[in-house]
Amino acid sequence: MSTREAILTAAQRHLTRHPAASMADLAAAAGVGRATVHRHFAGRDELLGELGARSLDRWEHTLDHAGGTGVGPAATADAEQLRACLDDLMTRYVADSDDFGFALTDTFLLGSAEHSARAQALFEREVAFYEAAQRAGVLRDDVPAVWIGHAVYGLLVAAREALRLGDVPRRGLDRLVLTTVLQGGAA
Amino acid sequence: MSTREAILTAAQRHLTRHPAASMADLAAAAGVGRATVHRHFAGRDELLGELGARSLDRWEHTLDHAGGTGVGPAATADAEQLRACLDDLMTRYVADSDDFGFALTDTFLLGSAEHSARAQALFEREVAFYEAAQRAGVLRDDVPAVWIGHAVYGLLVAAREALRLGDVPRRGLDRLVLTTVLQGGAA
DNA sequence: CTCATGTGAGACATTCATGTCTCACCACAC
DNA sequence: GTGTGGTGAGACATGAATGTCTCACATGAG
Repeated sequence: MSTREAILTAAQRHLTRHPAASMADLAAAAGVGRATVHRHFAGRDELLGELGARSLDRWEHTLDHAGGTGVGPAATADAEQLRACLDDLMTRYVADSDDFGFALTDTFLLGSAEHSARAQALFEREVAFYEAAQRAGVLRDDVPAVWIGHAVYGLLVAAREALRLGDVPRRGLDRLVLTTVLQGGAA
Repeated sequence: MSTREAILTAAQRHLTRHPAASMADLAAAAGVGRATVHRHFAGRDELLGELGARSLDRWEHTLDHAGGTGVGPAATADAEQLRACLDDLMTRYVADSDDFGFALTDTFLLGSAEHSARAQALFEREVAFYEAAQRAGVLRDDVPAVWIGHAVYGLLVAAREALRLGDVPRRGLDRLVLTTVLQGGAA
């Protein structure tokens, strides 16, 4: 693995547990000198920006491939297929949050205009899918689809935190999130 | 209102939208000089610590009074009462997150040993309540109670974000969170 | 061997938030 | 009027993170 990749990978992992890590911290986490980090990334913004872009790439890829056909406003109206797609989507999201969990709440990324614009476009695409699922009777339609989008986001944050604190096992976490998204917590 | 209270109130509100705000930002948000802030709070840590303590006070107060009797491990086994208590708890949490939403994800507070210890104690108390609700058949018992605790936390983060972005109206948000916690998003 | 490349270590300057201090001002009580 | 307390504005110092630069070293290709 190239040094650049090693830095990105280590930073990704380290930022999940230490969101306020300095460049020196990230360099140490990657096992390289601080100057080496600056050779590959002009500054902290560029490093974070690269990680943010990758997290968005992953998100987009997930939306493109979830359920085989991908996710979008022109989704099928077949309830069973939508259900399966939703299932796959959550499984992929949990896996993604394992790698890019820090991006869910990172202050710098949330404040970056470029990142926010892309994130909002992907979010709207996801919400359009939830709307399709509502029309097909897969998701309840007495709440705004955009709220379902936010709720899924919140549950991914919850999953990341539960994992970080060791409160739940990694194995099976995707089923936990999926059933919570669908059925909630009532008996 | 005293200047000190004005600073705290303004900082609370400002931090929800700008988590990385500097002392100068917070002073400007309160409409006072930067020196005045330092007259009342020795440093940023003290200001944030005070806000964090207040958010924990609010949380504790909510646990003490939710459902009239409060929330704890020795809760009643009466299902209907537990349901009502859960309802009240969520309503209060949503109201609280309106004021102390920033505390849910603030990096400084999460890293503060004192704050974390108190937060964990309150969280455990809350989880004990969820366990009681599971035993009474109010909450599903095929998932760990601690996961329900994290899920509630995540949905409060979601509510804060949805509100911040103007995606849902403030009015009725507590019902939205409650029904999502209980029933999830399935039709 | 020789050279090019990438790296580690460290010195150095810069920037920014922070914290401290002084001084003038204003409102208010006396 | 006079004094007092709280404030605003700004100067100043400090520390941490950042960004730049140089030099020595290791590795691998030629």
